[in-house]
Amino acid sequence: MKSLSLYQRLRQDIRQGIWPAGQLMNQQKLSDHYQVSRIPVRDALQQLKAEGLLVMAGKASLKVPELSAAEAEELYQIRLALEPLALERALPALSFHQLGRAEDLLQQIEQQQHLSAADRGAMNWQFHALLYQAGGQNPQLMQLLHRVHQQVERYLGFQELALNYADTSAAEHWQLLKLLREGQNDQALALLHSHIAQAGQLLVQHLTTASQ
Amino acid sequence: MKSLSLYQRLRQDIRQGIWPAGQLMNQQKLSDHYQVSRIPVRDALQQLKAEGLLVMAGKASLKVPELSAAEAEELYQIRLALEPLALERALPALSFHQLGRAEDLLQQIEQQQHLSAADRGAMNWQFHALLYQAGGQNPQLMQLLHRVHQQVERYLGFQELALNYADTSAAEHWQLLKLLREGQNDQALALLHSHIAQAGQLLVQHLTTASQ
DNA sequence: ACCTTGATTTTTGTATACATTTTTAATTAA
DNA sequence: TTAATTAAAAATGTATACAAAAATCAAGGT
Repeated sequence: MKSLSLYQRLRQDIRQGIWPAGQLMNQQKLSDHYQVSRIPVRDALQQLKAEGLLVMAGKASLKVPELSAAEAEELYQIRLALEPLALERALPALSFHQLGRAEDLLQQIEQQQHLSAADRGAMNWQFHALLYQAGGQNPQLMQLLHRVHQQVERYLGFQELALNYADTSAAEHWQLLKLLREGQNDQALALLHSHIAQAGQLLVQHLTTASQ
Repeated sequence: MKSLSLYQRLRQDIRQGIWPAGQLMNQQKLSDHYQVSRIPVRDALQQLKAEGLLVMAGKASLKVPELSAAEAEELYQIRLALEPLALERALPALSFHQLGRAEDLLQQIEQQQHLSAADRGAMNWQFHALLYQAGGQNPQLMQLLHRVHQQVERYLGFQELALNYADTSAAEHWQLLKLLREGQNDQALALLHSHIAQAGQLLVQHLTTASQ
């Protein structure tokens, strides 16, 4: 078990709600809490800010951003625009070897029953990323998508949402791999599109009803 | 004239080629060069790294990334996927007031004859951003696109490229505003698409021929 | 009651000093 | 000669101390 960087710990703690939405993240408090000096705290904060996991609050302070249905919708529109593009560009380099690895990962996800919703979201992204990064053709796309998924994961703290969706999502993942293996690329792209659209719809719907 | 932050100065200097592609950016050297301690240098470097304007070189050092036609092509594919989406989402909030501001900006760009290619690229992005951010509906998209354009600007150091393209690009910008003013939204989106595609094609072509 | 204004306090920004890691160079063995 | 190993160096990571800026709060005026 390797020791996590302060950045990783902070990210995890924000996801887990230890620092809830709206929370002001000042360096002194965090430096006390994590028992390090302010320098590594500054580094971690700035990185989180660059990734959008923290936002400016006032002129010089940072806070955990609030969740909003509008933002979730925007994030899924972005996924919808970028991920089919990423898959399309990765297709020529997609080997059976990599499809096999993706299958292993899916199986592994299914076996771990006791995952939190956010953890499940993270593994979900691992699966998608495995496909998109085939051949290393998409470094820029991967970085953007990584950022988008970091943001999305914050919205996946709703356990009931994850439970409802887990089964159908897994089935679609297997189906996607099947199509890719058979070389049915157009159908695979279409499935990916509807897969993301459906997840986004479910999330936005949940956010709009739950918040009201 | 307000004093620039070290981050801004570094960014500018990278764009201008003072720190060329492949250059190792170590904190000590920069701290000497800019006459500040390593702390602000660290901050600036990390921010630049998060934006993709610096990349890891080895285990703990950073360098100015090399330019490649493949990356330019990828960046323009991303623009092509995101910018029409951004415009489409901004359309409902796009007022004549904002179109007027965009026109002012275009005129201003035309009047400044002595701009460097990179500066012209930056103002180009200002114009596009003005349209996309209408209503503040696209905060996430704007951040991603900002990052993409930061990257793209590094490729616009080729003066001859800019000169060839400047006129047709400006004409398309005016045409885009005209269509938007007239409410011809579909045509505006189509024009935006071909506008970006054309610029990308020109750039990639230039890179592939020039490098060989 | 509310909006300024100014002083106080808190917070962030930066420099310096030290610890740790990484990189480089040299040395030795195959 | 080349590869591996290890010692020297250089670079990065972190803590502490101080400077500058921002946020807070209280007093005074409208």
